[in-house]
Amino acid sequence: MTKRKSITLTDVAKEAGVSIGIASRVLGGYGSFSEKSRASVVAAAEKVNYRANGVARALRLRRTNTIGVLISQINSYHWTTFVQGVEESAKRAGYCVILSNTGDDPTREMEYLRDMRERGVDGIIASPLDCNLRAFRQAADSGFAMVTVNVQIGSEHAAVVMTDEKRAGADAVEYLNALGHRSIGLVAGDLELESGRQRLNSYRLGLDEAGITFDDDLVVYGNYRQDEAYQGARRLISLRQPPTAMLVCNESMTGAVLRCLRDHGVGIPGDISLVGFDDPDWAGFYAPAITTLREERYYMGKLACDALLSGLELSDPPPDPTLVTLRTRLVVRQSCAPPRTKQSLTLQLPASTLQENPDSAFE
Amino acid sequence: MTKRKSITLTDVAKEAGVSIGIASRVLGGYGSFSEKSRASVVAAAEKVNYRANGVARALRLRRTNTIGVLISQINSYHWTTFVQGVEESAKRAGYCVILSNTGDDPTREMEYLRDMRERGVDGIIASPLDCNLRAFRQAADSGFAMVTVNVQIGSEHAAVVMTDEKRAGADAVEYLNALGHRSIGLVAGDLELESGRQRLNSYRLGLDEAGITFDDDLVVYGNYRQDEAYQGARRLISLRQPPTAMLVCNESMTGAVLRCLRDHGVGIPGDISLVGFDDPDWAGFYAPAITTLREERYYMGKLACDALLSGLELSDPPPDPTLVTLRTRLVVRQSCAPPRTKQSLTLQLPASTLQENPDSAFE
DNA sequence: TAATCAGAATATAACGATATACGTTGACCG
DNA sequence: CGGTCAACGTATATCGTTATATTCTGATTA
Repeated sequence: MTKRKSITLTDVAKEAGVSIGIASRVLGGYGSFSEKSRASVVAAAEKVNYRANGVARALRLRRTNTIGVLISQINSYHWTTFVQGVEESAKRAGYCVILSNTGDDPTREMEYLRDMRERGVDGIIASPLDCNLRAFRQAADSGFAMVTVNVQIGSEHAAVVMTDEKRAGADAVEYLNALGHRSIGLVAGDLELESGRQRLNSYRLGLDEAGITFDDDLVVYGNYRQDEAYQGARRLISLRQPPTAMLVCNESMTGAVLRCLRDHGVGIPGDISLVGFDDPDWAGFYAPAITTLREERYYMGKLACDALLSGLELSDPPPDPTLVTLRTRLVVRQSCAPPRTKQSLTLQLPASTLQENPDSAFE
Repeated sequence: MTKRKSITLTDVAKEAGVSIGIASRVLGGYGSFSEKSRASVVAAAEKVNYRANGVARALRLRRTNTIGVLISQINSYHWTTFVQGVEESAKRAGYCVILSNTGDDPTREMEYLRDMRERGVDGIIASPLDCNLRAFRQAADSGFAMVTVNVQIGSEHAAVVMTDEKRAGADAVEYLNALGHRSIGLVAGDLELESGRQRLNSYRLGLDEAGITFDDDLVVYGNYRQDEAYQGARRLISLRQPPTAMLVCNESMTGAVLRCLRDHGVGIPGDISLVGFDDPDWAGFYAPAITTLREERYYMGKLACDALLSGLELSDPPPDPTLVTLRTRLVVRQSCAPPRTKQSLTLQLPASTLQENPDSAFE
């Protein structure tokens, strides 16, 4: 532990032969001072190798220039890309990012919320669990700056950044239906989480629009876990009438499903077509490349951070509750084809669909 | 910006009818106080909804309970897993993690180093670029707690956590050689970075041990970039005598190489065998599953954090410079086979090799 | 009863930077 | 030459905690 006496403004002022106030002004670049004192302060600071103490400054200014990010798993493509966006934006504005991952544990989430507040972060970006909504809402209402991601906590003080997943699954179903699929399986996520529910709902919406009746047997619940997704996929392919296409509700479950299909010799897209949520790097170079529903996570991170910071810089709370919604895009690659036994219908692809290969082939 | 007057210890003390000092002692659980005042302070704190001000505490204690992590790309499996390990360990000890990614930009790296110090983090975990070694060394020598990852800065005050990459590539070459490969290509990383050089050297070491003469034509320089790796792989497979196996020096380049092979109809392991560095999730479910050199990144993160914290908690610097070395393990999957044209030799696999499939099939 | 002593409570000095209120100084003008 | 005003400096309160030095209890003992 460093017990070494640190170099303070007082030292600089002494060295420069001016008062501490002047030194502060010069180094902080505010107020008025003569060229003479500017020069001597700068020289003195250089000479004694002065380094400002951010903690003292933070105490005085009641502002730490730090934002907290509470996410569930830093170790998922989904979130790392998001954090990268946040970090980029924060750094540009002179803010630092404190990271916490909760692992979807409500207790830890609450601990971290408290910890962040005690540490005096200027605001947080979070995606709170259902059971903690009230606490987050209270915090936001009590003036703690907050931006939520894919969750609405019902506070008019917190901005919200969302991917519009009301249509995401529907887009996928629409596409698969256009290819001729009428039996479309779903590997659902965790219904305890907002995103899990939305993705399921958007799948049902797509079925409705396509005039396909919902079949409970075609839905398995992977809970965003690889092991359960693997089992679920196995159940689907062992049905007497297996679906001709599958929709998988997140990236890591998609991995598990691919493993399952490979292990059981099920060809893609020959035997079954597959669409995954999220769009990790590997989706593009998998053989065959996987068609996915891409969320602009990096961009979401930037937006979330910008929303938070704009709220901080303004002296008044933002005029009205900000709500940014980003659409999910279907990125068409090679993992879908018309079902084996049926004749392919005339293709009528949805307008929002991205047809070209979005992955540069580096040539 | 919150201008609201915050609730301080003074308020608690007033409410409890005791002095501020007693309130501090009770809440901090140190010193001596009567049961009576304990009760009233606790009640008062509850009543006024007191929340300690971490900034003020940090100023007083000269300790922020925060560590900084400087990495190059948060958006890579490699590092996210590492950070997760750090975060887990830090949180357990009551520390927070401030994250910065430098994108391998020397200027940003220096800025972040300065910023971290000003913010008063108790220590940092970093993997500095060559050109900034001196600055980091100075910082460490001047008493700024530091743990470096895969880089030795030559300061006796900084602990070091390294993966032993002196043998990593050699293990892969040994394995491929045992399968009968004598022409092994390398997609090298960025030689400006320590890891890039080490990985190249370990490849050469492997060749030496196997009695294979180094052939410059079989080495392409991907610089850890996907586009260059793609081009490099294409160059390798267009050689008049293409290598029968390839070693790729990191995860993201492996993705690019796979894409290249797929685009050009080169089969794995039929046409070419492939070993990748790093062991991302998708390596396990790719078809075929990819044989990789796995580094225990999560564990490294934990170790780095523990080393840092142990240095902080002790009042004296650690007795001797800590150096933790972790071996890389070859995880054998399905991406390698004997070369097409030659007879397979009797297999003599290296001892350190992991033979069983380490990826649970979830069944 | 005065002296002693421990335990409990208080008052206050840090920690280091910022900003406000107040003095100086000197230039300029009537 | 006295007065005004701007430009510049200084001294100091403040942010909220912790820790030290000090005072104040009351109870026990010589």
